[in-house]
Amino acid sequence: MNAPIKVLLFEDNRDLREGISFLLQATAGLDLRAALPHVNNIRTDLAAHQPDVVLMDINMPGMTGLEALPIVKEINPKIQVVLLTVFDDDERIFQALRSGASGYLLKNTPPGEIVQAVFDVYNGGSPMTSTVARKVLQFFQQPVKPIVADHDLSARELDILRGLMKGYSYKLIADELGISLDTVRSHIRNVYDKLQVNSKTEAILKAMKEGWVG
Amino acid sequence: MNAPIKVLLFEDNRDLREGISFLLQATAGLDLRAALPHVNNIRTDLAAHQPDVVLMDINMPGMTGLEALPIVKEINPKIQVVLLTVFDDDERIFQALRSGASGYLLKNTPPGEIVQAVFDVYNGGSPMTSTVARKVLQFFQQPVKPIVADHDLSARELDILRGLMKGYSYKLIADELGISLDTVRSHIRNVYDKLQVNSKTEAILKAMKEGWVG
DNA sequence: GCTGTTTTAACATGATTATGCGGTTGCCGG
DNA sequence: CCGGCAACCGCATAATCATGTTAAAACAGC
Repeated sequence: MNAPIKVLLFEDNRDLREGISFLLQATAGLDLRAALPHVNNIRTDLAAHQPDVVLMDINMPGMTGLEALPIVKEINPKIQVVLLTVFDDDERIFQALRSGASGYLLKNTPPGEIVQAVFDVYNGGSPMTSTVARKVLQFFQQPVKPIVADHDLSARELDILRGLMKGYSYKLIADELGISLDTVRSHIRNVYDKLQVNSKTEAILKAMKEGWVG
Repeated sequence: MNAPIKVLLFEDNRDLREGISFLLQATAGLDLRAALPHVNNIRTDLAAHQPDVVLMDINMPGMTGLEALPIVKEINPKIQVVLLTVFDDDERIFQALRSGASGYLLKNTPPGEIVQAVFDVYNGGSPMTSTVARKVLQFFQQPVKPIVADHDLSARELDILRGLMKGYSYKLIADELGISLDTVRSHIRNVYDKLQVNSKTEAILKAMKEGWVG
């Protein structure tokens, strides 16, 4: 066995903190350096304990785990961070992953798996709750996402919208589609009605956000 | 308990197939409809068994699991597919995920977790080996690349650009920033010069593509 | 202090866009 | 056969945008 993995735990809930601490301490190969209730002194904590792995709650008094994450990765990108949270909303997850989290566990994860997660991240894995993983995957499988629901846009209207999204002027679109400028106007009008917008830009932004008119 | 989850297993290795089959059959809530050594008749297999979840090896004689995957998702996108494999190269993983796989397990996964994975995917999760998850995450963390280089845009110009990207009119931007309409025009002009564009839309599209002016 | 950049601003003109109010063709389903 | 809808077109007006020219105040660096 190599040197034990140095772990730092941040969790404001006392029971949970002590519970996890107990498990980590009891596990061979792990060296729990500290279990702290907040992350406000993250820089000194890191300097003092030189952890390999940081287990971190997201919601804590003072600085949140999400705020601390970039700091950790900035100080030493090699530190593997696993976030613990009760929230699984897309926003948080992606922010966390973009900021460099290596794992993302929901708090209903069995304690044993939390311990396992420490070994996983240390060994180059990325433990995550399977529902979190699904959200991540859906990012890849984009084609499935769109709300085709309220599109209502006709084929031609989509042509026009695609034109807008390429940054074309009405005139260019008219040329490209071989129709008159006024016809383009006509279609645009209908597109705006259907998308409930009233400018090129809004239409484009809306099309990009929801519909995605590929 | 609801109706059992209908499972279809494709695995050419006889020992492995029978081992997993045994486990699946022994698990309450699962209904293993068939365990087949190849995927060459995938269409009729699906039609015959109407599975909820498909467990599929990648390397099989004849058609591979990767080839079968799009067929499965085309026939019924609701079928959840978990791939089993010994390979964890990026290429395969991403192709699989893009094609709609919901889970990706390496074959060294403990049998119990394979069973668990079936429940996971059925319930909207995406079980994956943590090393696979890591590769997926790295895809997100890549975006460190963008060329912040040639911005050249001043702080104020970025403010204006951000306004455009929210779909605001000049007037709105002027209001929001508490400056005059003409000043906005002024800034916009400079932004266009620097970005080498000559319309709102182009500026927005360009800003989104390269710079990303968050 | 001088030079350069940023930020502010005004005035002006032509181009493009947003909207309103018309139309004419087809094609599809009742 | 008819009503509805997609796709086509035109004319008109107001709003917004793109661009040119010019310039003052604030600030940064040498």
